Amino acid sequence: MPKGDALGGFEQLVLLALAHLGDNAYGVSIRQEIAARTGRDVNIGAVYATLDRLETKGLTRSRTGEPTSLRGGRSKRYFELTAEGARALEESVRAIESMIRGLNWGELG
Amino acid sequence: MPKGDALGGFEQLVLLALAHLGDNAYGVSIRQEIAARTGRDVNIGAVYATLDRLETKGLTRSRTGEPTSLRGGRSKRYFELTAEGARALEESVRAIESMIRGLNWGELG
DNA sequence: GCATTTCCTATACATGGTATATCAATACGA
DNA sequence: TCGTATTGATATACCATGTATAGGAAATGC
Repeated sequence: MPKGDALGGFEQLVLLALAHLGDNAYGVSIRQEIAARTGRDVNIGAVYATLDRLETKGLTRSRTGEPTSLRGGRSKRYFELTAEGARALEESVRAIESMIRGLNWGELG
Repeated sequence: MPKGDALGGFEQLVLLALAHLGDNAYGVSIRQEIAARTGRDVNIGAVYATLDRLETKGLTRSRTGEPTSLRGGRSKRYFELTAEGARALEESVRAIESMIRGLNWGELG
């Protein structure tokens, strides 16, 4: 494991989606949230793989919900941030924001 | 190559550093810029490896400068964004900002 | 029951991120 | 003038992250 174990880009996106979704965060809704906000066509497998890794690191936890009475309403696996996950996310957002701050888009290309 | 070839997290940081440094972007200054803004202790090898990959993708270009008259003033390799790189950076910043927008830090952990 | 829908799991591979070690070119001082 | 310190770049290898593919599980509706 790296020293200052920083988050990868996609891990950050997933954690941000969790923060937005609150108690309604499961695989499919997470995927939708990211796609809707970034316009990026996210692969569902990538989401679950990342969620597993985040849980292994202790940044998220998950529980199995009740089945709903919708057609195909299989029981969902809900995800949420741990305290450590919230802290890691805040730090990571602060880092990227301080990189963006003061940028002059005019004189780039 | 992926469909919507998105930037990795560190690639994004390096491009942002380039944008800030303008015509004074070379390995060491890029490393310093990232470290100063994020507090993250960046490895110099990681910077060069990432710069190479960005250049391969056509997002940056580089030229070799003149040696300076400082002690150890070896000639530097200067990096800059291409037009495509600037565009990719803008898009990537827009994506992360729209993920951050409207976040309620109070109710996380 | 069998198709259909929603959601999750498994697995394999490609790419990105990081560390270590080493090399190159310059200036300085004994 | 020769070693040594200093600044900067390169090579390489390894592990973590990102992505795609394929398939399995649990519910509904006819």
